[in-house]
Formats: sequence, C-alpha cells, structure tokens
Amino acid sequence: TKTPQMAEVYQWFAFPDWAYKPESSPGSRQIQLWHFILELLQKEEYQNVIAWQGDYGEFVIKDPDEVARLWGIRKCKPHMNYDKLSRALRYYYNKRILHKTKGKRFTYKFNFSKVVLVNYPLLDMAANSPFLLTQNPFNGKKNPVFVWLI
DNA sequence: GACGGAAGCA
DNA sequence: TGCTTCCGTC
Repeated sequence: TKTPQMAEVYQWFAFPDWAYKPESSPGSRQIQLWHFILELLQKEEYQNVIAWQGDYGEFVIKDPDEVARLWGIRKCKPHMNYDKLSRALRYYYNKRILHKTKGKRFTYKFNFSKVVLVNYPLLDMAANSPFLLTQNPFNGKKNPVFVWLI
C-alpha cells in the first residue's frame, strides 16, 4: 500500500491565504470543505476520525459524527451532521475534486491526477509523480510547498 | 448509506 | 458560488 508514503507527503501540507475565498466573495474567507478534509488528514491526532486508506488519494471517514461535529464548529453550524456534510461531498463529484469509492462505506477519493504545485514551478513535474515530493527541498515549516487541486 | 433534486442562504 | 437544509428514492 502507498499509504505510509502519502502520510509523509501530507505532513507538510499547508494552505496559503489565497486558498481561501477572497473577501469580495460572499461567505468571505471561509475554509472550503475539501481544505478542511485535507487539514484533518494531515494531523495524526485525527487518525481515528479520518485517515488515508487504500489507493492513492483514498480516505476513510472512520467517525462520521465527529468529522461533522468538527466541520460544524469550523463553520459555526452547530446542527451539522454527516447527512449534510456528505451532500456537500457529493457536490464535489461533478467538480472532479472527489469521487466515491463504490462499495466501501464512508470512503472517498481525491482526484489527485489534478494536483499541481503552485508557487514552486520547478517542482511542477511532481504533479505527475507525487512521490517526488518526499524529496522536497523546502522541508522546513518556513517554506511549505503549497498544493492546489484544479 | 448513498444519491441527487430543490430551495435557501451569505 | 459553496455550501446548508431537507427529503424522496433506491
């Protein structure tokens, strides 16, 4: 399985300001759900809540109620639940950000074929070979490599 | 549970 | 526009 390598890759995932909605947009500077999902996935303390599992880009929501609760806190939506959160995830299907892993409960997959590196064009070739990122020269927290899905 | 239409909200 | 809310259907 590729999962351990992925854990390394996402350890230094970070989201710059521009990854959030601009102030002009309604719902200004609100985090997007898929940002939030990646944010949880990169933190070891949430491995019992949500974790990479199976194929590359595939993750399992191990505790749907808890993910919904955390999302609700972040968005100030105290009545958030998995039914509503999963509807938001299903809207990602047409946007090609996510798709469902059919037959596997609470399992979704990021369309990482669309991953590009922004800010560091020299590492752009890594988009087709994400594991090159494990050798990233900006390992320190000072210069995280920003990753964006298109 | 998973899907997707429909309406609503900021 | 990116959800949130609600719900009928499978």
